[in-house]
Order: sequence, then structure tokens, then C-alpha cells
Amino acid sequence: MNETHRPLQDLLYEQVARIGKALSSPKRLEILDLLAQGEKSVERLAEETGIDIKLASAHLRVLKEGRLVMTRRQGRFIFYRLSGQDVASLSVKVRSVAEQHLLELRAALEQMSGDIGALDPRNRADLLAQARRGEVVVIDVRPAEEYQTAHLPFARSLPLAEIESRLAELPMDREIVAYCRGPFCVLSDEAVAMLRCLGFRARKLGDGVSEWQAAGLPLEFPATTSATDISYVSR
Amino acid sequence: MNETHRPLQDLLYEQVARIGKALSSPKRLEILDLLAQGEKSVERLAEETGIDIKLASAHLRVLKEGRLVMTRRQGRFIFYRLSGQDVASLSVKVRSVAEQHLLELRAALEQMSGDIGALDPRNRADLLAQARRGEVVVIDVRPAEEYQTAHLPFARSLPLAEIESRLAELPMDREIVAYCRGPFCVLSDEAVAMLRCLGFRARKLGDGVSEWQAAGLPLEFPATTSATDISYVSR
DNA sequence: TCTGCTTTCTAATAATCGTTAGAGTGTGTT
DNA sequence: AACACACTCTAACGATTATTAGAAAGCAGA
Repeated sequence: MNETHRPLQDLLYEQVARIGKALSSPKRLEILDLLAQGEKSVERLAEETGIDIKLASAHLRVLKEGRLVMTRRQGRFIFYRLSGQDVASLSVKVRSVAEQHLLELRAALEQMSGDIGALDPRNRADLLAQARRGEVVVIDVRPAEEYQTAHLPFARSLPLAEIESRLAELPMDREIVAYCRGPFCVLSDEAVAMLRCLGFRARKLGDGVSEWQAAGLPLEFPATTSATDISYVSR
Repeated sequence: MNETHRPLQDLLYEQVARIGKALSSPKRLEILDLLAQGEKSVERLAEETGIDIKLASAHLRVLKEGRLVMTRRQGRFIFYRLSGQDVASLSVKVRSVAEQHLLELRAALEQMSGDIGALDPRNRADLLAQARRGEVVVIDVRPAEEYQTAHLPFARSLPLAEIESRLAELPMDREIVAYCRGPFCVLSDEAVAMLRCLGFRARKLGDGVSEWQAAGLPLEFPATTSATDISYVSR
């Protein structure tokens, strides 16, 4: 009954395992989440993840060996980007399976943003409708260039660092919904905490653009402003 | 700008990496594919994957630590099963990303079943319609108990080992479509080769039940025949 | 050409993982 | 109770991997 197919089958699964290997390190998962917001240099990735540049480079090499990322050289910098939309949705899928089955993760997530009034992800469509009617104001608190790459419909860009100086743009009479890079990103938590302190009604949306897109909802892609822009996310 | 959130964020990604770790070994991926066909004992998994029972047990422990599988004891045997439908669809997703980006894998896959007349996965719906109208005969060449757990609509169970003795059940005037556990499984390749040798018109469908289900198409779940049956796939 | 900057490559060490063997656990059978 | 069986746990080995430091490669600007 057992066959001569072992070596070939082993070879197939070995290839798939390259993907799994790329997903098996916390820092690499974090890098993938960052790259889902748009292309970034090694330096930038190292800074955002809090690791040494050399180590970031090593992790990126593993991701590249699994063909999950691609590079582009511009002057002295090398920009990494995801090699496709499917990579972003894979990363969302892995996280959702983790949330489903790992109680430790659920506990940590609730501790992180349970008190900040996170929206139930089941009524994303409701939120979209409310935003369309102007009943809530959705703000994107990521850095401006990430908003530029892709953002939720009806969302305004209001990077965390600029909130304090741009409070006049925000309404007191309506609820403000803040989102950032995804459920593990703390930018929106900080924004909500700050806004509440200042008397605004604010809630967090745990989604990032990848989660939103994976849920089958539409994104907005601002017109590319320069020739060097890569709009790989935009199909 | 950089925060005190590192330790918490690291903890979150560490949890997700447990899933990645579980997916980073070829043998574990193969085990997941087998478990997607229904629960199996350690002995059975070791035999099907061609590894030692002790090694299979070790791999299963890793999968269990990532909460991707669960166990049930029945007498002297311990049966493993996937801990949810999402695990099967994750495994499909990982494989599809691998196929998309790893040229080596594509090449190996084509070499494996290019000459066997694999169906284009894009017309799954067509196949379903043809099968409904009786224009093609779909056979499930997996072991009978796997068919019993879940199978494609309109498919007949015809395990590879029984084909030779049950040729009378197959039509000469219509095309036969054989499927098995998935794109990496060789049962359907062998079935197609054998049938063609005998003068039948036969083609392979690369899908298994997980791929079929992940494509949004319906499955059939035969009525459970005994109280010990676990129909975890069947929701 | 020289210098500075970003990133990769190489080498080295500590930590982790895959794999095997042997002992141990829980279960059914005699 | 004694035994056989299926499986897990522990220990140990070599093989990978993570991480760090130092050297080197590629590019821009003077």
C-alpha cells in the first residue's frame, strides 16, 4: 500500500514548510504586519520593531527565502514589500486562528484593549454605513504615508503624533472611531485614551487595512502622487 | 515615539508564532492534511506519513501546543483531530500562498500530475453542475472511512484498493473524475493512471474536501452511524 | 577618488529543534 | 494479577536557528 511517492511528496511539503518557517518567529510576524501598511526600509522596520538593523536584515532574508517579501532599491535604501495581497491575508488568517484557539492570546488581547471600548468586529458593515452617513468619524492614526498607501473608506488621516495639535478637526458631538495597523498595534489605543482624557467620545476599531480587506470590505487607495510610488496593494 | 508597549506586543506575537512553529515542519503539514480527512490514531498517522510512531507523537505534541489539534481517547488508542474547521482552511491558505510564490513548488506539482489531465480549479462550479446532471462520474478514492466523514457532493466512494475489483460500477461512455486528499496526495493520480490503462476516460481533480470547502462549495456529510463518531467537520 | 551611509555577508556562540532510544503511563485482555 | 498494547515522557545526540559583532558591498555626494 505504501508507495515510492515519498520523496516527491516530501519535497512538496518541504516547500510549503518554507512558508511556515517564515511565520514561526514573532519578529517576522510583526515585520509582515508592518509591511502590510506599505513598503518600508530595513532601518525603518528595525526601528519600529525595536531590534538591531542586522537582526532585521537577517529576518528579512528568511522572509525573502520564503518568497513572502520582495525588495526594491532606491538610492542607498532598500525597500521591502509584501510579495502579494495573499501574504497579507495569510497573516490575518494565522492571527485569527491563533485568537480562536489560544486562550492565552485572547486574555492578553482583552487586557490590552478591553477597557478602551473595542468595537465588535462583527458589525464592520454597520460601522461603514454609519461612517458613510457621517454619524461617526473614523480616524486613521497611523503615519501619513501608510494612510496614503491604503486606508478605510471615509477615514481621515490623523497620525497619533499630530492629534494634540489638530483637535479642532474633531467633533465633540459625535463618536470618534480610531484604527491603526491591526489588533496588535497600540497606536489606536493611545489615541483613544488621549481623546477620552480630553472629553471626546472615542472607541477603538481593532482592524487594520488587512483585516478590513480580508473581511471582504472595500478600501480606498489615494491617487499615487509620485512615480516612485508602488501601489502593489491596490488591485 | 517608541513606547513601553514592547513587552506586551512581543507577548502577542509570540503566541501567534506558536501557530507558525506548528506549520514550519513538512511532516506536521502532512499530518494536518491527513487530519483534515477525519480523526486518526497516532499509529495510523505514523504509517501514512512514513515516520516512526515516537516521532509522530513528538510532532503531534507540537501541533497540540499550538492548539491546532485535539485528542480523544478510545480504549488503548488516542485519536487526534483538528481543533476546528479554521485549521483546515489555514492549511489550505498556506499551501495556496506557497503555490503562488514558490516556483519550485509549482514545477514539482506540474511534474507530478501535469500529464494526468488535472482539472483547472477555476471551474469547480462547472464540475459540480456536470456531476449533478450525471455527465461525469466523480469518485472519491480515499479510504472509505474518510469518505464517510465528509465528501464532495455527487461523489461515490471507490477506494483505490478496491477499484480493480469494482470496475463494473464505472461507465465507459462518460468521463470519470477522481479526487483524494488534496493536491499533494497521489491516490487520485494512481487511480487515473490505472483507469486510463484499462481504457476509461479519467481525469484528476486536485482538490480535497478542505480545498473544496475553502472555495465556498458545499460538502456532504453522511449520517453518523455510531455514537462514537465525531462530526466536528460537519458544521 | 574618497567618505559616509545603508544594507548584506561571514563567522561565532548560545539556544532551539528534529530525531532516536529507553523507561513509564494508562488501557484492555487473559 | 499479569500481560500486551498504544502512546507519552525523558534524555541525549547532532543539526538548525537566533543573535551578535566585524568585514564587505553598493550607492550618493563631495
